[in-house]
Formats: sequence, C-alpha cells, structure tokens
Amino acid sequence: MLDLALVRRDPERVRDSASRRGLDAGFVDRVLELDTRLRALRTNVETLKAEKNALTERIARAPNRAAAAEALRPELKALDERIAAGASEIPALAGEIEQMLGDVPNVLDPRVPVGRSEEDNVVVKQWGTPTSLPFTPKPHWEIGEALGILDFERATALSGSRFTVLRGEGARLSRALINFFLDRAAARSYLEVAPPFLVTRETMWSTGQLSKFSDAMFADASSDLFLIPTAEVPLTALHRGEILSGETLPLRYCAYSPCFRKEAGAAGKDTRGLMRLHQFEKVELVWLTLPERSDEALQKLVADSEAVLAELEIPYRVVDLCSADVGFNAARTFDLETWLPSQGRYREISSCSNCTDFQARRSGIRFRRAPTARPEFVHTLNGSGLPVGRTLTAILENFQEADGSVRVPDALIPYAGFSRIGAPPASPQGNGTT
RNA sequence: GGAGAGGUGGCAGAGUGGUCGAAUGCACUCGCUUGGAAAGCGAGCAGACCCUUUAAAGGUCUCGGGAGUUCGAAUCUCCCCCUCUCCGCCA
Repeated sequence: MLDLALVRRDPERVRDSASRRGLDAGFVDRVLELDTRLRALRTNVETLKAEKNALTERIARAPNRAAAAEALRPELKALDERIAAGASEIPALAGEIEQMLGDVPNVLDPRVPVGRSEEDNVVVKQWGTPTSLPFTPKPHWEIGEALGILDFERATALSGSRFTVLRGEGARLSRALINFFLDRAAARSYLEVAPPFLVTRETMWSTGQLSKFSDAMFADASSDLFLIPTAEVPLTALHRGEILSGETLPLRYCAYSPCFRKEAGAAGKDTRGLMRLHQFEKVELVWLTLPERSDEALQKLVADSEAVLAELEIPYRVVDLCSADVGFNAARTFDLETWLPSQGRYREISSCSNCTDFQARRSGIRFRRAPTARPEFVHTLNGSGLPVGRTLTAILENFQEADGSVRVPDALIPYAGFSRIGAPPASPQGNGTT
C-alpha cells in the first residue's frame, strides 16, 4: 500500500511511477481530493467530540451528577446530532481512499528502465555460455517422459491440466533439490522456517497478493483460507503487526513450500511441461531490512539466488525488469533466467524484488532504531532460491545427452544419491530404476 | 465437535459505570550516585490519526474484533474471533 502521506507530499512522483507502469494516474487527484474532504470532516467531528467530552466531564465532576446530566441533556443531544451528521460520510470516504490506495502498485525505483513489455527488460549479467549440444535438444517433457520420471498423462487424469507426477529419480531429484536449496540458504544465514501453506484473507492481503488485479489464488471459501502462491506470503507476514528492534535487522528467512496458482491469465502459455503448473514447489528467500539497506540487500539477494544456479552449472543471465514488468508489490525486480536449449532462449527461473515499505505498510511490520525512537516501516524483499520444477527443467534440458540420459550436476549428486538418470544401455550395471 | 475458563500497555498483573490511556512490578531510556558496576534515588516510557515549519502544547480514537445500552463503557448486553483446560475424534 502506498503511503497516503507520500501522495500528499509528492504527487508528481506517484503519477510518474503509475504512468511508467502504463497505468492511468488519475487516481492521484481523486485521492487527494477525497483526502482533503475527509480531513476537513474529521477535524470538524473531532472538535464537536471534544466539546461533548468536556460536557461529559463536567457531569462527572458535578456534585449532583444526575442533576447535571439532566441540565446538559439538550446541549448534549444537539451535539450528538451534529456529530452523527458529520460522521456519517466518514466511513464511505475513508473506505474509498483505502480501496483506491490499496489497488495502486508500489512506486517504482527511479532506476527501473522504462518499457512496455518484457521485451524491454535489460540484461545486466550473463553467466556461463548457452549450452550447445551436438544433437537436436529435446524439450524437458520429452526427456522426462522417455526416462519415466515425468508423467503428465496420469497427472491430467488425477487433477486435470497443469499438473505433473514425478516418479523414481524425478521424485528423488525433486526432493534432493529442496534439500540442496535449503542447505545453501542456511549457509548464507537464512533462518529456515516451515510455515503454514494455508493463510487467512488478511494475511494474503497484507502481502499484496489480494488486490483487485489478482484472481490467481486457490481458496477454500468455507473457511476463507487461501493456498499460498509462494512462501513469500507467510514469510513476509511472519512479523505482521510487530514492532521489531532495529538491531535485529536484517531478518533473513527461507522456507520450502508448495505453491498454488490458478494461472488464469496464462491460457495457451507453456501448456506443456513443468514451466507453468497449478502446483509447484519452491524454496523462497525473504529479507526484512532497514529502509536504507534494502537496495544493498537486493543485490545480495540476487547474488544468493545466482550462487545456487552457478553451483548447479546452469547457464543463466540476470535481467533488470522494465517498468511494465515489475510486479504490484515491487519497486525494483531482477529476474534470473536460465538457458533452455530446446527453446533456444532464456526463461525466467527466479524473481528477486525489493518491495520497499509497500508490504510492510500493509502488514504493519515496523522497527525502532533506538528504544525510544518512533516506529518506522521495514523494507521487505523476496526472491526464489529456487523453484524445483523450473530448476529440474533446466537440468533436464542442459544436461541431456545424445543417448537420452541426463547427467546430474556434481553439486547435486550427494543429495540425489545418483549421478545420472537413465544410464546408457551399454552399461550393464545401470538398471534404470536405481 | 461438546463443556468450562479467559483475552488489559514489551512482559507480568490491578481495575466491574464517571476526572482511567489505565495502579503496581519487571524490562527499557535519560540523569543523579560510584574509581567502575550493582543497588538506591529522580524523571520518562503504547500506538494511529489530526493540527503544527520542527519541537512543544493540544484534539480524536484504540483495553481481542464488531454492534448496542448510557450524558459517560476496560467495566453492562449481543454477535464474532482467538487462547487455555477437560472430553470426543484423529495423522
């Protein structure tokens, strides 16, 4: 949520950010107008209330309270009427402002490149060279199905489209990746958390997942609980409503979780394979920082995410998302994209965002610089470190060999317990089922 | 799911209609004291919003949430949420 004070203080900045995102900035004037009216109303009502409170106190101090109450009754009644009249409009006005403000995305960092689509994202770094294979690379779903480790057909029978079943080494590799990711995060001083995968509407709202633009969530209507679309939600909201002491910052959390997304707006996109499913698994990284440290934290977060990919020897690049592509909560986002040989291009695997005080304001996560200082909002950041399915995709595609087998990256072998999926037929030891 | 108890400031814990945003203790901040510390002493110490150049002063609201009774509600009434104990069920 935007700071209303910011809209008042620097409307131009808010307008500019909205139009860079390709949104109509008309809400700024509307909010300012409503706000002016609201404050005038409130001041008026509060003055009347102060008058009433003074009279009430006079009754309390009177030697004969009943008589005093009786004497002041007409005056009090008149005040009550004026208060009620003035107050009647307040909830609607406040609600309208709240709603408008709640639907406005975060103010972009001035450094975010201006653009109209993901085409305008700026590549800031490339690691490794795109894998070139001496044969025609197969897409990961073909590799996985041929190896018997991915089963889309049975998944569809169980749950419909956009699900998969992992089998054998596929399932084990998935489990290995989760442990690998968590261990690497822990080594970089993230505290591992095992959060709930279902959260309340308030929690979902507090991290900015429930705006009017979002219908991406699976939910249980009878209990009003939502399946998390990412562990960012419970991790960021972990300290909701708290006032932290400044010296505990930064707080760094990581969590494994399944993620559930309707992918309603993605019809026709990535309909095959693991890239876009209704359910996937991920290890998420979250920071709560001092405001002046969040920029630096974003760099570290990206580096933490990168380190895992590099250790897995997967060629990737880092892109600075342009104004049209930065999400609702974020002021600035860097995506990591891995090379997919079958598509001959880089595809998103991780998104690392600085949400500044946007989520913190919605969630009421504050801190004090000193024990007697005023509370301020923290800055929150989140990034994938990493998703299992897309990492598996990158491994299958980049490490595929001509015989259809797939090498396991060295770093993962201790976790997986095997070094290759689908041993070459020439090797008599390999029985393919491990 | 059933029965009972309870939700008050960072924590503990008073407060059952009036000058209570709330005693007291602990914690915390500042000062005094001390060679230094502890103890002791003094002062301060919830949040949001409004007003305000800053500060100060002031105003409104908040004692789980919402609605109500009353001139006046932490205190009374109703609804909801949550926690704890016992029973039932269960991985």
